[in-house]
Amino acid sequence: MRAATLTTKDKILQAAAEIAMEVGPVHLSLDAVARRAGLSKGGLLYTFPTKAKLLEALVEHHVAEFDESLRMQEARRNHKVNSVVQACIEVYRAEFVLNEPEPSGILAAIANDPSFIDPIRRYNKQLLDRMKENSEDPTMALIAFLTIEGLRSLKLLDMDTLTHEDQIAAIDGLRQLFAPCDPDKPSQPAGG
Amino acid sequence: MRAATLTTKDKILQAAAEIAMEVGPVHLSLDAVARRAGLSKGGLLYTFPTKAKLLEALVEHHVAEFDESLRMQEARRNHKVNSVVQACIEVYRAEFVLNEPEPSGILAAIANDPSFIDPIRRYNKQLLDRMKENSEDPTMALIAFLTIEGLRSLKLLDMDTLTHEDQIAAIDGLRQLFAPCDPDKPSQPAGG
DNA sequence: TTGACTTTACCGTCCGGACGGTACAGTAAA
DNA sequence: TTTACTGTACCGTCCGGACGGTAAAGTCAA
Repeated sequence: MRAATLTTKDKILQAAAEIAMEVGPVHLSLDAVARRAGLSKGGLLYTFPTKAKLLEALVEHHVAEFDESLRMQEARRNHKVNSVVQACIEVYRAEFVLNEPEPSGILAAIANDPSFIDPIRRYNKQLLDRMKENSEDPTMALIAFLTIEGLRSLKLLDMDTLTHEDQIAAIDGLRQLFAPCDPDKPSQPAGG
Repeated sequence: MRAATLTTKDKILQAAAEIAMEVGPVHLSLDAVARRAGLSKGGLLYTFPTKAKLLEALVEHHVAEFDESLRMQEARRNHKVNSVVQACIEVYRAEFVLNEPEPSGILAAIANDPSFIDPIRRYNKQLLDRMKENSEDPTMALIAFLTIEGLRSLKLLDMDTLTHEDQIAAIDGLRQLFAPCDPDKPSQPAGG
């Protein structure tokens, strides 16, 4: 039970994601994961008894991390108008700045079994509902959601379509569209 | 040399994409593709000598189809401002209405070898450049590109996050943002 | 129009290797 | 003594791909 350093589980998850990104999810083998994570195959199978459990953990881990970040961002905004959209933008921005190489583990999971995406499906549906409810313009909330989804998919697929500057511009553009006090949209007082 | 009916190649490509979506790209086997396409494995390997060639064709086919649709839409717009963005929106809208199950073949390709995405990478980079050049507001072009990319990624991953109505709303929202004569944006005459 | 040959478009079988998973004996720290 | 592994050996299955064969369609000289 390591506390401060990286858990064995985390090391395995990270290794799996890295390998998937490098050689493609199809060629993600338990042998390779064990090797990169610095343990034996026996040790890997001790931690994750099947490959499916590993992939499941990969997805769960991803959703849990996002949700945690989102809740932290939302907590600062007390359910004000557009706060969910704004929080999403900031979470993406943060994970973009940190530039974690994790998400492609999800591709590996989906590639093995499309139903592994179900938790993300459910999560995103709820998130979108909350974004729409909390927004002054549901259609713009949709566009914001899709823009972020676009950014994340480019990362997921390791696409360098947008330069670093483009990405910053896109995020800043979104931020302005959903800024707390927007002079173009006098539908709400938007105090604070 | 079949003329009117579906080519053997097309049948194979379609079969491969379908299987990939159903069982996951990892479990996309040549046997299964051959079976679904209605020929033997030998016949399949006659048409595509290796699995890699099949996957490559899957990606190429996808890019080519998109490019053809895009050029047709662009041709109607004579390089007017925002015409590239508008054309993109219409192409997405058309393929959304038709609802082709094809794109997940791309996932299969990437899952086998991430470098198979390179043609798409290159294509999208050029496309984005053209969108920015042709747009009055490069940042809004970025957001449009990403929104469409978001829609496509949801389809790629077979996510039903957006309802049919949501998707229509999103497309119509985009359309309005980049409409030929937009009263909120008096930067160009935008005749026609 | 017929026979000889070529090309196209497959079929069916087989093989080597990779991979997921099992089994089990050992070990070092807590 | 339990926890958390290491390391090795192995099994069964699946899969990509090579290969030999073949039936039908097309080509072309006589």
